[in-house]
Amino acid sequence: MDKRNKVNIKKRATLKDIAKMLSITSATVSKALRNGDDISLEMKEKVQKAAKELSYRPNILARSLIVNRSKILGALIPDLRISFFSEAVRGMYEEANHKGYEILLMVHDEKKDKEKAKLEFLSDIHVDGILLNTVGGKSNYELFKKLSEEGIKLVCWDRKLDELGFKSVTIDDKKASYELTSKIISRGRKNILFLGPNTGIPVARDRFEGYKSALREHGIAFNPAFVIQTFRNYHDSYKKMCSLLEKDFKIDGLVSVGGLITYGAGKAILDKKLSIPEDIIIGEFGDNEIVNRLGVPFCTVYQNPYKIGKAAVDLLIRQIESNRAENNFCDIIIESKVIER
Amino acid sequence: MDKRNKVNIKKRATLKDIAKMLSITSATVSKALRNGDDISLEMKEKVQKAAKELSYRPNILARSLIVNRSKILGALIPDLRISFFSEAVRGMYEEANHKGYEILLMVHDEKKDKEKAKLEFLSDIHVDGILLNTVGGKSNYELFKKLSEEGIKLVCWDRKLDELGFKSVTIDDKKASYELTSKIISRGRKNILFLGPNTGIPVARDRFEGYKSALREHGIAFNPAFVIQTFRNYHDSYKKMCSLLEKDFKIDGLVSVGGLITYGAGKAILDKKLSIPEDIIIGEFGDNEIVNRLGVPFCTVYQNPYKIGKAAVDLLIRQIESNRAENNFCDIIIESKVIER
DNA sequence: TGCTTAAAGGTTTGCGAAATCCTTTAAGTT
DNA sequence: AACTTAAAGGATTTCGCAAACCTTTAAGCA
Repeated sequence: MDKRNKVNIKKRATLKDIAKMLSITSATVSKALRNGDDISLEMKEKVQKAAKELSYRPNILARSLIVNRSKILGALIPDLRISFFSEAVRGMYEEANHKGYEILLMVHDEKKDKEKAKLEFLSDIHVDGILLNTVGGKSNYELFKKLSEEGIKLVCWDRKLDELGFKSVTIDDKKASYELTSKIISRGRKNILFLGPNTGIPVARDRFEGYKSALREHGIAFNPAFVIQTFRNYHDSYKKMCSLLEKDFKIDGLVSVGGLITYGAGKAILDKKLSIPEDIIIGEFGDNEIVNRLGVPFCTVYQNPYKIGKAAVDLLIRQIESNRAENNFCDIIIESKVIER
Repeated sequence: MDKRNKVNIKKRATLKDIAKMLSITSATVSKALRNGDDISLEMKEKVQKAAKELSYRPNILARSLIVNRSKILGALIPDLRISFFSEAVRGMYEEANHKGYEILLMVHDEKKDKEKAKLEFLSDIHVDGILLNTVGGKSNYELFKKLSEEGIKLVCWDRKLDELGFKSVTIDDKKASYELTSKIISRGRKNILFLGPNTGIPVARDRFEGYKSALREHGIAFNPAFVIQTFRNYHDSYKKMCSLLEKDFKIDGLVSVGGLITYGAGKAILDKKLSIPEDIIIGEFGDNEIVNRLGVPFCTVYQNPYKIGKAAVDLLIRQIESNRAENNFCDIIIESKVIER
């Protein structure tokens, strides 16, 4: 009476269906569709016609079960609302699609356990490679290694992971940070805060180095009290900035490593009735839309996210498609520049 | 000598590996891990321990090959750089993850053939359902129907598709557009442009209706010359806006249906040395960051994208998990409000 | 004693595609 | 005529998992 609980599910056509239609075996159909060399031209044409008629599409799950190649990449990013990331993702999609790959986008939200879960999902689904923008910290190192051992290639972008030997695509963070800080100094500021995450990741370290060397070269003493360790979220940086401002330091500039952090700090400044850039000049990385929301001018490092995305995919696919264990791949540096908004 | 071209690929553990390790069959392992009721407690514990030891993870490709349920949803969006979409996506991920689903995000870039390709990919990968924000037009109707026939549930969000009977999650576009237009009128503007896409999709139609009814109620005659048909991209609206402004109409306000369109038009206005909002007041939908980039005040309809995303996922999963062909699902309206930035 | 029953496993089959290894047929060679 | 060879397909196995269907064992009961 009732056929299962589903109604009228038209199954997709399979190789077998085509085979039945033409009274041949599915093996022949498979070979014909993949242009195998032991199938006659007429047969190939007949099969193609039948396939079109049944609007056949291969089941990629079944396929990648045996070929162990999916032509799918995974991209792991921290937060979609940061324009740096969404622009980078755009570049990734374009490059990947151009090369016949599809991308699965995952967001880890700066949470380590989410990063883990998403990576495991990508592994479960057997992606060929992963574009990684890690949360940082070492807690997922084992997992990274495991993925790599499973044959999944990893490329880091924006945030490196050099201890594990994965190649990366980034800007020259030290240099960019030096230039950003210098720009603020050139506006006559001397008491410049550094805002960064406390996960000890290379990108923050490099930006910190650049900040310090700019101070040094301009004869400004580095003040450890002017470094705020912050998690990568809005609330934390807002809170910490507020409490700092209440202590009445004579801060007149700040360098922040990220978009949401900058936004939080900027909001705190404005809420404390200080003005930007008159009282405090803001500098950040990524030319992020969200900082625009403050409605005040700021300095920013334009990182060419689109280019970073494309380059990362290119590097990843090159690794995937180089059949043997070549290891002559290099880290890639994308040029950046400081601009004023 | 050389083992294939891959080096040291450690295969993932499978059910069989666990079975071998414990000298039982893989069926028993499978049942044990899924807490089957004909497996003893001790055996379940033994299996779980072994699974952990081998860090077993099920191959979801293989699984969904037979259960025909993947617990994966697809989300199709126009453009990641529009904050309305990225916020909505955020809501989707949260709701979906909360309910044990994963989301595959795809971008169609307002291109019909891309929409088609992405949908086919989602179908290939056997997602359980799709969150659709369509390009518009009827060219992919057959595909929508086919997906639906294959058993993939479809829910529209932001942009409806009512002729095909898919349920949707949107704001009340007519009302919101009425309010947005009225706000501009209340600022004393009478020559208000309408900027919308020419694909004849319901959302543009509704917003157009709201626009007209606001004019009508305020005793302003509708002028067909004040409607600009534009594709959904930056360049098209920029160009059309430029050429319109050169014709020296006395435009003093504009209502735009989308973020990139608004940005293009706004840029054109500023490039023509007109000022916003003094000369022309801008109103748009979506409270999009990109419009912020113009650096001028504007009116916008805040659509609660986060809520829309969550609601869409909720509706979709309800449809997926309602085993029989219930059709008592309703369109969902999310409240919106006009704000000034 | 003989039969039923349930608990706890094992066996088999099949999802869809592709790789590997056959088989058939006709043409070519000596 | 006897053998090789290549062209063109077919048959079988495999990927990892789960559903459907068996089998064994011991306890329960009249």
